[in-house]
Amino acid sequence: MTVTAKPTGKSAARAAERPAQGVPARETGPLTEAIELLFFAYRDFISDPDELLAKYDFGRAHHRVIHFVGRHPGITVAELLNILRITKQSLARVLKQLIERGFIEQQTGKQDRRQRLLFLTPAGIELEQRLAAPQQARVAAALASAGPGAEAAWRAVLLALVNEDDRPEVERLIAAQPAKNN
Amino acid sequence: MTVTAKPTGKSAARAAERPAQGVPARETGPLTEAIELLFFAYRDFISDPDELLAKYDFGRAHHRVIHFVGRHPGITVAELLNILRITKQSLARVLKQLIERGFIEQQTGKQDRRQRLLFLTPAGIELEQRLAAPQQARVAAALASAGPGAEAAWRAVLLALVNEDDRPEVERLIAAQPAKNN
DNA sequence: CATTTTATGTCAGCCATGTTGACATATTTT
DNA sequence: AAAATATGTCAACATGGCTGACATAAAATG
Repeated sequence: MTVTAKPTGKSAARAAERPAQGVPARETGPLTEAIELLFFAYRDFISDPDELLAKYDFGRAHHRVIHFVGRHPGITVAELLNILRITKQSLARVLKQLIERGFIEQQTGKQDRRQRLLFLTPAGIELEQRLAAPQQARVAAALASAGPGAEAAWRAVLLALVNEDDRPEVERLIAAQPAKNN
Repeated sequence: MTVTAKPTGKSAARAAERPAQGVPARETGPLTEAIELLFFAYRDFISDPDELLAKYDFGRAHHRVIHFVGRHPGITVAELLNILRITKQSLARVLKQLIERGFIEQQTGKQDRRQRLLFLTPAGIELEQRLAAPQQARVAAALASAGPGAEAAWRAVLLALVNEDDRPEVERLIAAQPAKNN
């Protein structure tokens, strides 16, 4: 299965505080368990920044934009769309808000003046770091608890989960490089 | 960052077929890379069933319900809410459609007649398997390519990513057990 | 230099799936 | 008999996807 949107609050109408117990799982093999673990891990992993985002009246879409602009200063709109795999209308909505509220700024490209290169402002950098901190802590703790070698295996599996066609690009995207100047 | 909703189609308004290239990544440490890998892996992982779901006019929410009802035949509504962490109103919407269209059926609980135990119909079972197949294949291939021991590390890290409070319950949920009879 | 293509922005509207609050019913528990 | 529980449902709203259409500026091309 799949993960979707954003629980805004602590949910009064939510299931009454751990009914728990319950129905045994049908035997469907270890792959199913590995898949469900991914669901549960992701569910909790993405819950970290939500509280902070809510204070800014931002959502997860804003988080993703802040993250990738922070990671790739000077990224173009087209590149960001390619990473996020959403339409430009969807991106435009959150990007506009982030610009209006001073977390992201645009610069006209020097070589290609049609491009609007995106950068975090100082406020944007601060927010990015505040959003990233709990997720980094969570991943660091998980990798540490899983012992040495876990990180390499983790990365290998995750990369192999990516569509084969996209793997070279993903590797390029996540690889850190010395800053360039626009 | 975080993953959210569902691209319905192949998106004409989407980024023009791999603009690629682009801005180098800022150096932010290996944790950031591990986090981004999770984003990209999840992005592609959840894309598998979407095409099939679209043929039924279903979305990811339906997928999640079908999956967990299939995995826990006779699960109660309250238990399902606790797994999904959504409100009962949100669940009610998709559940109603799945019942109307004959993929899920309800049975009044025998011990507690207030409960509506949920089961997949034969059509539901078939759909569940068709949805699961590509994801299982993807995970199987990824684990295989990452070599022996990768699965253990993978599971350890994922479980450690789950909120500590929820870990016992997640372990219980994913553990297969022989069927019980209602 | 005229034309076409590209990068971006934007308007208008739709849909899926979250949310809240309130309330109704049947059933079990106390 | 009363209270608590499991479920269902109504009404309204927000977020963030989507489509289609169109506008502008700049670059690339013939």
